[in-house]
Amino acid sequence: MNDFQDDIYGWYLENKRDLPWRKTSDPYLIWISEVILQQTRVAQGTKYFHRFINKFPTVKHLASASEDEVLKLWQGLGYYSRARNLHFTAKLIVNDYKGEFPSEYNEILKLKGIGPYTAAAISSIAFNLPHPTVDGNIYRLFSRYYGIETPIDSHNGKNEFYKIAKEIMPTNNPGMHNQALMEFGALQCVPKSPKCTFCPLALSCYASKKGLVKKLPVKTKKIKQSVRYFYFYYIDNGKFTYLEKRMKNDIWKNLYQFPLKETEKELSEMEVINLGIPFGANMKANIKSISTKRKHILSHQILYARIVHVETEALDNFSTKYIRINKKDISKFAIPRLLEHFIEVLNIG
DNA sequence: GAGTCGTGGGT
DNA sequence: TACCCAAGACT
Repeated sequence: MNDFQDDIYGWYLENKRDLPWRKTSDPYLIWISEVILQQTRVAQGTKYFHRFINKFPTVKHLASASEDEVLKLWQGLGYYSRARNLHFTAKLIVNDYKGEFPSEYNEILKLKGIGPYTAAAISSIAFNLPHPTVDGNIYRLFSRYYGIETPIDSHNGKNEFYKIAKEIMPTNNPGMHNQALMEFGALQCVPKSPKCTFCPLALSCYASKKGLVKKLPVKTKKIKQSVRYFYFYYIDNGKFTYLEKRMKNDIWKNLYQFPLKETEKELSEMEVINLGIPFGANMKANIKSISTKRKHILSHQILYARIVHVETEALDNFSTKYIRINKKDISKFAIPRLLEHFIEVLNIG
């Protein structure tokens, strides 16, 4: 054991957060927590963890649920494929693994929604196996401490960092080791303005010694965002309204939304009025209001959305892809965050 | 294997 | 404001 580990372990014992998934070694609960935390901050994920394990305390509970229920619980957390894969894998574990979570890294890695990071996390934390978790925190920590300029989002970078992580992985208490490194990155060696003046590693850290902290880690790829224009229709039919399920391989897959008209270009208010109700339904409708434009930013898209409030008689020949629901039941459906906002503005339900 | 998948907080 | 990025995985 060397100074690097000793310093971080010491720091960890002093500074680690009291997080709910650190009170258990149940692989099911560790699994849930790790998936929730994929690309998600602890501050955002913690309440979802509590909600989730309260409703689905075991893998059998999760497997017995419907996907709609799981997505509803996941509503607002984003990256909804995580919820769909979690549900899929829960059913697989119940049906093919007798309800018992696999206890070997390579078996865990086969499961849908579990990649190298999550398989290592579950292996080390729940099963005490020496597999290193190489997450964003550890890329940042290693790149600075060892002075590695290889881009962390390159093929070579991934291999290089994983190799180091394996080399410094102890045989005893690998779960604590992994969590200590990640916690250190999350709280101490943070992306911007890391706390180098109070860092136990400052004297041995390459970046700190060379003044390269701000330059590391190196990341090359920059994402490009596309722009989309969404016009949702709140079809106000007395006690009822309509929703549709997003079935395509697109954002928000399998979530629900108000009937949507997407356009290539932004529409003026007059153009929206002239559209009427663009769903081919033979109906008399009265546009009550058109909301202001709402900007909604996703990782790869910028959405500009409005919601059009229309009053109408019952829709007889409306496409069956639209679901007629009681307004007060709208909260039972999993919907994107953007629509939560519109529902609040229009005071629906 | 580059693109894609959400949302929220920080600077 | 605009950008970064967060306990990544899938296609």
